[in-house]
Amino acid sequence: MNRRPTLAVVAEAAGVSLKTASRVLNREPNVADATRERVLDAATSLGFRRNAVAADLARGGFSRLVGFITGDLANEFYSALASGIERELREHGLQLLTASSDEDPEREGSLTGELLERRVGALIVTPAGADHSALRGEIAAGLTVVVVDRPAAGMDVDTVVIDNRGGTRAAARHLLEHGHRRIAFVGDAPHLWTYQERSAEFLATMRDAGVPDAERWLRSGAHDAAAARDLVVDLLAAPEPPTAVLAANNRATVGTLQALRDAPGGDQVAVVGFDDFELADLLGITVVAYDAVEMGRRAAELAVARSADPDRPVELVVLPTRVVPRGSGERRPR
Amino acid sequence: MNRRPTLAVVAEAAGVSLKTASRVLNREPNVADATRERVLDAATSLGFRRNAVAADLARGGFSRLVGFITGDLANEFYSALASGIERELREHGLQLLTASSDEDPEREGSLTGELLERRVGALIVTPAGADHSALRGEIAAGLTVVVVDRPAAGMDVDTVVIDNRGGTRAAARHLLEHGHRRIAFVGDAPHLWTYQERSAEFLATMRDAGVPDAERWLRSGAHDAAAARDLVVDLLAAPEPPTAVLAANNRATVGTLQALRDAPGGDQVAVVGFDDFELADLLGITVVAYDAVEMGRRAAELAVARSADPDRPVELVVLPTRVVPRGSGERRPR
DNA sequence: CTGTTAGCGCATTCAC
DNA sequence: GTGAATGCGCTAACAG
Repeated sequence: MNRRPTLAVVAEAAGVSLKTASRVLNREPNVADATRERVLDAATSLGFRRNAVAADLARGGFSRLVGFITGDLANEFYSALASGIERELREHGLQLLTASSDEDPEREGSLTGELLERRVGALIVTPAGADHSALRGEIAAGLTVVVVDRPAAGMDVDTVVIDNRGGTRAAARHLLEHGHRRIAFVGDAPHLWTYQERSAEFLATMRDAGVPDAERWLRSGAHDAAAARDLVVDLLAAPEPPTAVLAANNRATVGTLQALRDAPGGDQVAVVGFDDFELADLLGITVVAYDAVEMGRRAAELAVARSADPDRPVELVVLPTRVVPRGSGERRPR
Repeated sequence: MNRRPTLAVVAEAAGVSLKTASRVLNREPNVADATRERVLDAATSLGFRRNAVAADLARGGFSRLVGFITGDLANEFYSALASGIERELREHGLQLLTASSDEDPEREGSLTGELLERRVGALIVTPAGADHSALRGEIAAGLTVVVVDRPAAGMDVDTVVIDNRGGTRAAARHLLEHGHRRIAFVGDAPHLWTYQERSAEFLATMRDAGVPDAERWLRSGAHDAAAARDLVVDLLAAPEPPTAVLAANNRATVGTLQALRDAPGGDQVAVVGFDDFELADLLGITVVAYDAVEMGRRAAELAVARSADPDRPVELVVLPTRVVPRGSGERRPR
């Protein structure tokens, strides 16, 4: 299969030593222009292509690859992350190796192993589980790890997250300022860090606003749109239905909108969604937005920086969020 | 940085030869259970991890990586492809190396080079340009290449596409059957193969239905939602505006919907979009749907099959499409 | 069942 | 400016 000419072959064709050919192809100085040209000619005419596998091995066994372990590449949030990571890595001549964990901690572990065998220079992870013992050992051994979206509990690593609390507070206040008191919070699985952050801040904001019993309208388990829809249907059927919904993520927003579409008077209910999405503008949905591509870019940046200087202080990057009013969050309660 | 124990160290710790240790860690037969256990113990206690870089080199210089060169990972269509590819590769113990070309042919060329240097076992590409001369040479040299979404003109390689003509015909007929004659077609850049296929079939279908001057409502250049919107705005302002729009891709659909939202009487215009999207259901948009994840999976499958048997006949996989009626395509002209 | 001998393709000393 | 020697970590024949 695909036997390519080696450096040695090129060197021989050019009538120079292996090392000289190597120098030319690595753009090293101290080569006569004439020799350089001869080597270059030989290389192109032979269709030479350096073998990065061998080069990396010779250089110390590390590849110029960076691994990214993510929940699900098909999810637009993760693919935005991947896109930002890839873009930044390329600036530094690094390549991106992706692997999907399907949010399964066990799978995350085995993928970590595979990427480590590939001798990635760094690992960027959106941690699925709470147990990071495997990673911890690798970090101690010198592996560069950067964590995105959710911090890895108890681990002292570079981290990139968004301002979940600030975003939630702003969203809740936005609804409060428009006169709402009975505000429902529809969130993801309770064990997720982002859920905990967002729900806690929601309750705190409500309490500060003088709405002490906000827990009554707090719901979790909206791991997909269908589940979210069911939650909202139930909320609306209750004796004291909410006049507004704060959907704590992308899928919760979709489910909420489905429920409101089908419910009588559903178009009277105010909605603010966490996470922006392409059609939010068209649908007139007010959201808490942030830049996922930038998140990925920053994570890659941190990975590069730490690889270059393992002793630099650990960084926590918190990206800002902002409320984008588009109509759905500005409806007043009747 | 991260100096790990080598096989030799493990072998010495276990009191066996390097080769025996290699056998154990590669799960080869012909090793006594006792020795096996000793080696395994040594490996785990030393935190050994095989070096895939070195292993691949020794095996012949090829890595167990498959490269995927795509337009833009942040685009949900491409990330769905990537997801399907990754899933299938993993079944075969292969890893996915992704690179975004931003639909730039030149960039596609340099990325191809980089991946080749990494000695990927196969390359999966959504071709950006029309010039595949670089790839052609590599294929002749034995590289496995699979092309997705658009065929590579004049190249005899495994290809996975959807039934663009069938989908377009079904969409056009759907509108015709609901009484429309003045149907606009809003498509992407004219140089794209998918545009050519879809627009040609659109015109043919219209002609077959006795609408000979369908070109009047044919538009191209909807490379993003904003451009598509402008096109539709113009169409609606014309003396004989269309009563229906066939949006030839995802972004064209979004732009069309934006234009219709803002136009008086826009809600009377029927719409069928090519490419399904998550909120199409909520918005009640009739679409031509197909399975992008499956597309990626099939592409990876072909890549694996050809790597195993370079002499197998070249395959063209055409995935089916289907019209999903959701309301917007069923409006009748006034 | 196990060990010995050679490389894989390249980069890195150090001489010349 | 240039080249010869040595090794990265592992696998692949062959012997024993």
